Amino acid sequence: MNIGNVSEQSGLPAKTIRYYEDIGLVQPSRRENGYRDFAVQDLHKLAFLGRARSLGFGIEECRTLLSLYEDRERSSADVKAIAQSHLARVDQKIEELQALSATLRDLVVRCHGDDCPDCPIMDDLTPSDLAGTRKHPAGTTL
Amino acid sequence: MNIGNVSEQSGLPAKTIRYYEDIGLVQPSRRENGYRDFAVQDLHKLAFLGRARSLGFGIEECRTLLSLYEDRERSSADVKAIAQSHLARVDQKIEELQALSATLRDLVVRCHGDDCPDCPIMDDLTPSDLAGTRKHPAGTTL
DNA sequence: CCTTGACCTTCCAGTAGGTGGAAGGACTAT
DNA sequence: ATAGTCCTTCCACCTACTGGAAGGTCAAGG
Repeated sequence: MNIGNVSEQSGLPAKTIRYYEDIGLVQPSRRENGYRDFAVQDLHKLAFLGRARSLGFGIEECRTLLSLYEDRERSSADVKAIAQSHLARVDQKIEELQALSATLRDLVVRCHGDDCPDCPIMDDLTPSDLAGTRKHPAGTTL
Repeated sequence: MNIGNVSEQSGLPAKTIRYYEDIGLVQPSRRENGYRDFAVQDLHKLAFLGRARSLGFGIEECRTLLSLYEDRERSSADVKAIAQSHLARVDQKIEELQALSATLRDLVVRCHGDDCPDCPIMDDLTPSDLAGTRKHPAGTTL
């Protein structure tokens, strides 16, 4: 199977598929003309990778998941551990962004948004006293 | 003022300050020995940038904010517009991550996490029918 | 005067995960 | 023969830095 075909079937851009070969996630064989020749198993791997990436797993996690995917003796505990740690990272990121959102929302609400230069957003960004008491006490920012 | 001093006062690593000079966010003068010589205004700019970056504004947004910071004739509406569009992006990202979190949480909860290879997480990742009906209908993933 | 150590300089490379584009070979249809 | 599409490799670019090497500068101590 040619790369264009695999790209269409897996939903991954051909560029991405070549990149995945580059970093060793798939090893398609080559025809005499130099074209990559993908087996059905390669297609499955690539679709698997596409789904795993869409769930936000990193490339190295995908590599591990892929080896578990091909391991009939795997324990689901190994898979679950990876997913759990990924989930924890996602939730951590959500919390950070929510704190950010709250700060930004407050600033935006308080800003009149008119022709005057007075602006609470700018006031927040403006350094007031670099050596003394902080405007933003420790722990406010993430 | 030397870069080490500015780094300490602004809280930004010296590397980052040099980088900001590279991309034109600050233009410190040079001494005869080649050392950068930062004015107090440069220090203020850098502290401003540090705070803006900690609020998640991108470098190009920071560049615009910095020009507004130095513009006494600015209208707060311009500042607000930038903050609002940034806030919208943050909130968009939060929604994506929340959808992701929900999916992952569901998979993690349903996975026994034992020595058996049976695993709902793997089932989700495993491509079932590449040409036919999708396991994950359009719109499920972000 | 010399050395040590802290500080400064530039430049190159790498991070994550690709994406865009150029230059050129291969295949298919007319 | 040629046009058009597909394939190949390679190099550069994206964000926003960060690490490290090689080397110049400065202040203090012996």
